[in-house]
Amino acid sequence: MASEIDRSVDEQVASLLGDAGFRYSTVRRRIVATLLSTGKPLTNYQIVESDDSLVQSSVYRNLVVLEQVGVVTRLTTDSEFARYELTDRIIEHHHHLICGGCGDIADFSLPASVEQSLNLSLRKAASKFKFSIDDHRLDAIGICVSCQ
Amino acid sequence: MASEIDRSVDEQVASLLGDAGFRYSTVRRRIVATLLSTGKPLTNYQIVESDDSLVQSSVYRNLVVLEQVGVVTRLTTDSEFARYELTDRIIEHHHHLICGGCGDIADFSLPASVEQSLNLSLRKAASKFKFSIDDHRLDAIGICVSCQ
DNA sequence: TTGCTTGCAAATGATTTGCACTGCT
DNA sequence: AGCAGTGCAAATCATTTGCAAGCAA
Repeated sequence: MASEIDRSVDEQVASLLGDAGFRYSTVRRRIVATLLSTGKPLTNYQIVESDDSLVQSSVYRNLVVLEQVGVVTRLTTDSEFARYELTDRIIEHHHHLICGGCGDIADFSLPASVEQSLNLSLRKAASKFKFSIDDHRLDAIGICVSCQ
Repeated sequence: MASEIDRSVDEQVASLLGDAGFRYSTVRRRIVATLLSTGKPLTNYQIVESDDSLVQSSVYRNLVVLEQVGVVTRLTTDSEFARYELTDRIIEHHHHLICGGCGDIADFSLPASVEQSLNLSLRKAASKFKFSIDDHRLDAIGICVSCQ
């Protein structure tokens, strides 16, 4: 059930922060809680909006820390605002449907087989450039229901 | 040979601009030429740097126009600068190897079969969200040779 | 001579940072 | 106590924009 998942997320975040010498402060807890409950990438503004106790600059500063220690990932879309989501250490690997109209993002996953052949092809392509791959990102760009 | 390719690119750009009521000015020609000859996504700064006659604000302004008419695509990476490349109407569909160190980008292509199963999966995933897909982007994030 | 373009300088706005204060540990 | 964290206000800096001059149809 949800509370169990949350607890394990909390523990992971706490240890990722702790190992790097950071505290799991109240503000950080609230940011993680917001990202977790919303379940999709949020802009700084959206995070602040969703929780009265939060302040712009503190959220910006904490997102940087949370990214450093591997709790969140910064996404840059064509929208003017950066968005943040929990890393795939915390939630499962997935991809994005990005709305070109409003910038909204929905998550989705690929069949394991497709994901595999993708990884294989990426590794192959990268080796030509002597490029070492850490990660990949795949986004579909289109128009969401509300914008159609 | 190269000059033939260039000529057809020029014609395409000219008609894309012309159809939208824009001129294929000298500055625009130079920007397209730079993107074409470099063969990888460039930042505004890199474009200006590569051609003394170009001015920052004009390049910014023209890249917006060129994007509007479908000649270039704006890429947002985690680097602090946006990058631009010719659209796949002008050059062939491809993907990116993005260096997390220096932000440099190399192009690569996937086998047609992989690209196909990818498209199929994307369409399937999108239909669940009633999301209409225009395009997709796939990037591999890693470290390039020079940064290793 | 109309109106798209351009260069220069000034404005914009998301994000970052300085600083004094709070609150863990 | 000592130092990470925070809120507020001011600073940054990539990008945008106003404006007067340039250039093509």
